[in-house]
Amino acid sequence: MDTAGKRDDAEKEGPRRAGKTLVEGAYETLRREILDGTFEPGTKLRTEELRTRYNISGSTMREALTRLLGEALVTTEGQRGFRVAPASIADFEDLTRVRVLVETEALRQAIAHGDEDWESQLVASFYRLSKVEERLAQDQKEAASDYEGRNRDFHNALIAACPSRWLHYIAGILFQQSERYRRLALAKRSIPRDLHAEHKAIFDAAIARDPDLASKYAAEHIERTLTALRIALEPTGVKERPRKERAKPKVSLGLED
Amino acid sequence: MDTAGKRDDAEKEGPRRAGKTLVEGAYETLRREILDGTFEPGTKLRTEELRTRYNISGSTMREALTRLLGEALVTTEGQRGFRVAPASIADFEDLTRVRVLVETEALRQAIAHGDEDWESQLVASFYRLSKVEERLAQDQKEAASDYEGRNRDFHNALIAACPSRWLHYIAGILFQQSERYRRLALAKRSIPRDLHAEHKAIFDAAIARDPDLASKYAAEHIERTLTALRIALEPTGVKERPRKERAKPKVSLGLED
DNA sequence: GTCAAAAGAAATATCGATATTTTAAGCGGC
DNA sequence: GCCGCTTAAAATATCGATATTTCTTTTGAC
Repeated sequence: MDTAGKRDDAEKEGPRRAGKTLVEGAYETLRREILDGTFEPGTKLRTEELRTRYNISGSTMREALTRLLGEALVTTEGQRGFRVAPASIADFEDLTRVRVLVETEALRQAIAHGDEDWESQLVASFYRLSKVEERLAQDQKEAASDYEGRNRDFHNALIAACPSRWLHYIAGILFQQSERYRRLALAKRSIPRDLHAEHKAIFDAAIARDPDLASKYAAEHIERTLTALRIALEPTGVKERPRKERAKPKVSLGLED
Repeated sequence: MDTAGKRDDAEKEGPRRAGKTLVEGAYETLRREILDGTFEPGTKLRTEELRTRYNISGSTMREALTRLLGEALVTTEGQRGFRVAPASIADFEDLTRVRVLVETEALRQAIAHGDEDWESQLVASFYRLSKVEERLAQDQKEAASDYEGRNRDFHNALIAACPSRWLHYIAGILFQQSERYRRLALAKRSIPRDLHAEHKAIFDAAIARDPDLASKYAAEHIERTLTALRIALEPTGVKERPRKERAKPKVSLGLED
């Protein structure tokens, strides 16, 4: 009966229409849970399990899963269900390279086309990001949950003035993909890193309308996360992952070799 | 009772596993029908209509539609169903630019990494493409249906040696997107065009392992289709599209301004 | 006659149950 | 004791029907 009434954990975002569809709800929740590692890469996603978890029917759950398919967060094969998209260093290396290609291009275009409104939005999102970075530096744990969102907002603000719909579309997918890896890299604290300084460098160059410099800093920023993750996983060496589906060392977090 | 037994219209392709899922079947058929213009851009896609067209149930149809969503071939909004993704010259311009960015990069990497096997596959697909181009030049209508497939194969063969999964993924989506526009541009024959020569130029440069030259020709090739479509739509001028959902002049084929 | 509220029709979103496959378990034979 | 075959169990894919929403049309006041 209360078919649509369990959305009381109303996402703080949701700018407009509260009348979200059940599919959308499950899709968003599951996406977040994949991104934040609740479901590790490679994990089997049984519809039965999920359908009870989100209190929706089988077909509806499937539709939500299929959406994630389009964002490459889950995979599916023939007659054997869905699972969380696998993750590996190799994939992250690839992802990083392509992200640099796409985001630097978008950034260049944004700098070329950006008007005053773009600048002010950028200033605002940089400020918000800085604030949470401060808190993060003081090791306030609750800051971490805010960080990812504001980081995304800042990166979006940077390229917001890029007129290319397709670049935005692609950049969005790639950015989201890297979220899983970013989380790992940051959690590990492998290399000392002044994220605020990195962001500020990009920000300053963008405001100064220097596309080459902004691109350079953006590329370095993106690539540094890859380095960080590489180092974080290095000491442990090439640890073989046990065959069993469950019960894998928490450290690996689903990363394949 | 014969729930799954009406797949006798087995697609002539289907290289492997005949045990295709109903969702996959509907998805593939609908995709083709969107790409070949059976369903024009912007058209409403009523599940009821489609579900009878493909003889499957509502939820199954929805799942197929949701897959197309992930390839940006259909759109959906809140509680008001699906429709074919809109198309416009502006979109094609954008698409073209991004395609150039992505495909030239992929091509460079392919040329850098390609081995002998890559070369031979490329030779083979170029040969097959040439054959159908010959037939096309003689105005053999049935050749047109083969053309698109072989053209795709050739373009894939060109970048096949590119090691980046993500570039392949993105290039695939963009190439597919442009298929709708390509069809229009070719049908119109706006500018005289020697497609074979264009392809040969890219091919020769790739085999000669000249990344700059190959990229240059590839970019020109991609951009030429945009020019062709621009000119094809020019004479008719900025024709306003009638508000009514159906009954639009066949010439526009769903293109928005 | 115009506009808007209200009733009706059409379409969408969702459910709960069933048919099909895939995976796991059990069971002789060699 | 290991392998392949037969059953049983689990999971997936699909259906047909229903509740909700949106879109149309009707109707009734002003």
